[in-house]
Amino acid sequence: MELGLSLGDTPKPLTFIDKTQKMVSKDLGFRMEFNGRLTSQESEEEKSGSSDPPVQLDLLPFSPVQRTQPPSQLVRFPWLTQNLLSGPGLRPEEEEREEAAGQSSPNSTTVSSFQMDFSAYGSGRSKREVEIASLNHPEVDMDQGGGGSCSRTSDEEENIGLTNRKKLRLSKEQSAFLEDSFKENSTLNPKQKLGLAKQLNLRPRQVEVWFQNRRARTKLKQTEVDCEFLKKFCETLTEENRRLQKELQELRALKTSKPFYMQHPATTLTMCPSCERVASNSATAAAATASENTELALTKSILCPFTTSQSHAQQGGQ
DNA sequence: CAGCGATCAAACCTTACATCA
DNA sequence: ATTGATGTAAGGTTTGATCGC
Repeated sequence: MELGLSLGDTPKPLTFIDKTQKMVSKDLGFRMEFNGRLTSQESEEEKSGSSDPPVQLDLLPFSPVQRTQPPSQLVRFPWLTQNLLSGPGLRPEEEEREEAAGQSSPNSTTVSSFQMDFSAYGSGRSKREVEIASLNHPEVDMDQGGGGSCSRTSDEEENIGLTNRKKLRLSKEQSAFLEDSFKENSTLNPKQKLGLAKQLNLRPRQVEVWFQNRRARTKLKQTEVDCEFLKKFCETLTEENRRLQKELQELRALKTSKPFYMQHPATTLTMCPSCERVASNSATAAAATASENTELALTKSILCPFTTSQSHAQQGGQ
């Protein structure tokens, strides 16, 4: 299945799958992961033999069309509408809490069709996924309730029931939207957080946690990539070191096979015979070594640079 | 108070194997 | 006996959530 996302602009085909092939190492982590999810979902679809057309998702919030025309897919999931509109719902105190926090309850009749769309869109979604999504908001706002699941009373446990304690899994659409947001900005300011939460029909805390986890896991992946790179680099250096050691050994072996005087650089032999000044001219030394004829350089005595200069002549005259 | 790292645990995926028509 | 479909248990992976710093 292919999923398209648009934020109100002209719908365009998904491109991030192609992008994954061009990704740079910085992006390696999450793109790979995301791609993996997609492929696994595709394979799942192959198994089920689904031939659903690509879904182009319009994420423009609260568009008039969506508001006035509930998607037909909702009708196909009676359990979803039931869950959303009259399902388990929040317990009264939770509703109050959420309302006090300035958030409209997703189960209230004021819930936008856009929000419902998010719960149901995506033809590749299984009934189970939809059911899970429908359980999303009825879940207690544990962090805001203070204390988390550990501090829940046994009465509360009973009230919530086993099904409501099921772990939330974000829908593909929600994940994709969060991914896009993350690509733009890996951190959120409170305003962005609230906006995203509203758009995705999630609690701000959920968005916050998602971004936290996303950052942590991206970092982890990046560390793995870096580690792999350093490992390769280390191997290269080791190999280079081995090669140089070998070369050095060969040179040493070559050295010991030659007479003693050949072991010394030619620079020590370039003394001007007339003035007895040592010419530390590297060119002459290089010439001597390069010619590989140190002996010749010795006997003939490479021409001292001073011999050609006037000053040398003067010095010699003195 | 937000962010981070470590961790837990539910959901999900993969694989191997058994059973049956 | 062989084969394809189906079910299932086990182990591994992903990911939402929590806790302490």
